[in-house]
Amino acid sequence: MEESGELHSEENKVSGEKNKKRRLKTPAQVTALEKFYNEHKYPTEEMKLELAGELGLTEKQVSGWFCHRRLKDKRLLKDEAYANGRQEHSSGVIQDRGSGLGQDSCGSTKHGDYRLLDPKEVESRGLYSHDFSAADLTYEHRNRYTENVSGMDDTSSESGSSLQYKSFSQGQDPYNLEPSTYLTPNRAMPPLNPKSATNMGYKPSGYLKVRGEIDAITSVKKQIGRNYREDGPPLSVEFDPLPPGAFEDGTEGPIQEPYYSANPTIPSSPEISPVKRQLSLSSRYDSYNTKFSPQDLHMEGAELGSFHDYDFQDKRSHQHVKQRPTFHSHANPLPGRKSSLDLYEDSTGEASAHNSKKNHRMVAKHGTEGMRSDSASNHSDHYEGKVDVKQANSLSHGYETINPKNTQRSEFVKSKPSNSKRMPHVSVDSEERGLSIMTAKGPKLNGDQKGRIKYQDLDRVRMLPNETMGGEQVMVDEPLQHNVKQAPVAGMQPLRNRRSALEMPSSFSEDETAETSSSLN
DNA sequence: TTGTGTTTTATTGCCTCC
DNA sequence: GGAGGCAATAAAACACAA
Repeated sequence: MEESGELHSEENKVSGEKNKKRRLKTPAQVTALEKFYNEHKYPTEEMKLELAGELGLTEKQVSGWFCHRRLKDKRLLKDEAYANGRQEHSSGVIQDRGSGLGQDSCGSTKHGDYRLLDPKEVESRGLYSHDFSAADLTYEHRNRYTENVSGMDDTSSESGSSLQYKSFSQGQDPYNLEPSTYLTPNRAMPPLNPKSATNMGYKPSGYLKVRGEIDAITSVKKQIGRNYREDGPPLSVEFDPLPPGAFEDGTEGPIQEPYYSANPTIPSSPEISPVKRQLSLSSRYDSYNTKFSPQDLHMEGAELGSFHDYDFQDKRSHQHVKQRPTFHSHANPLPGRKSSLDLYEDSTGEASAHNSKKNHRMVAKHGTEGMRSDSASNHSDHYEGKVDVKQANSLSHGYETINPKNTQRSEFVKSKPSNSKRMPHVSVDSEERGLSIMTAKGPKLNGDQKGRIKYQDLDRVRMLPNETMGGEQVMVDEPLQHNVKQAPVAGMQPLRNRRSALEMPSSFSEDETAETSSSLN
């Protein structure tokens, strides 16, 4: 099925562009495009041409792909924002502050939601990750942080994206992540959007500002956990220091607070199904990745370079909208031309580790291999051994260029036993994640320093004891279990897969679920 | 195997900016 | 007016359930 599609693509690529029939891009092409897209959402014509040449596509195709990709992002953001909006509207104070944001004066009328900003502006200023709502943060994690920091590029944007999305949704909830990032040693909330405040010298205004406030409020709310009371004093943006015992709940930390499970990024209603869509998408390319044809593998090695070295984002973040990055400083947009396997490693590795229905299916295809958790070679498991050499090369490369920090993390990941009942899978995930980080970040270490600063912040966050890979899984599961005990959701099994968790009854939001639990307590 | 739903790709038209 | 981008639309490819 996929093979035929890929062959079809290959054939068409060879035979030229005359064929009007739409043809799917090969996983390698998609991956490369995604990679590039993560770096540059608005590539210049030169970039497009170069990329097109590298991928054997036309500049028109590349342009169109980027266009559609942006639309897709936008759509996803919209969905997520909508889902998040539901969350916000479901809880008192947040609702008060959140309501009416949509009518915020900033932004054009032509676009909705995040279109309030010029996306190019947003991109260039790096606002995505710092000033957007949780949904946006999630989005950012999926698209930039995910692939640039953790190196988990996706096979497709969605595959990695969705997977990342899932990871963050439940395991590393951006809400949980960000506050942790910002927590001072005293566990008091540092100034809002510290990174954005210091990073680009940018201060959000209007809609973004309020959204950032909501983020902060929600973060505090989350940290307060059950101590948070809707009937309490409203949380202000200029947070007062938290009471000394705010985080000293004798029994549970904030992470395990019911509120945690109220992940605003998780669509609370089945009809809001970006996740589902992404699941589908991801699995789509999971399948691709598990069934690479020799042609594809050859192609990716021969034609595709890793974009890891592709160092534009720094310039991008500095450049004004109209000052788009060019290739001038990079003769080759695909420098290094290292084995592009890392693209697939990243994507596949990440893609292999989740519980989506389709992933289950994929695992089944690979028998027990997909369940192995014993070595870094798990990457190759998903290629059914087709890419051993390249795999090894890529891995070795990753280790050669690895940042000690990453090494440390990787070791930690490998050594830390998973607490999850999905342990086999999780472990694979963790390892692959670490490796993906290595392979993806290693080459970038030579350049692109500035861009990594903010990522390193996130990296550090992920290095926190409570939020490292293993802990992440704990975080994933425990809140669920917690909810099982408390939430009036009958029949909800403790360790439903993520999808199931997402499909919890939507008659009330998870936020409400959490708060109901809290109030019951 | 088939029908249905989702995702991706391609095309076209409109808008904005220079 | 041209270029670039966005949105709408159609159609193909694909996934999945019956």
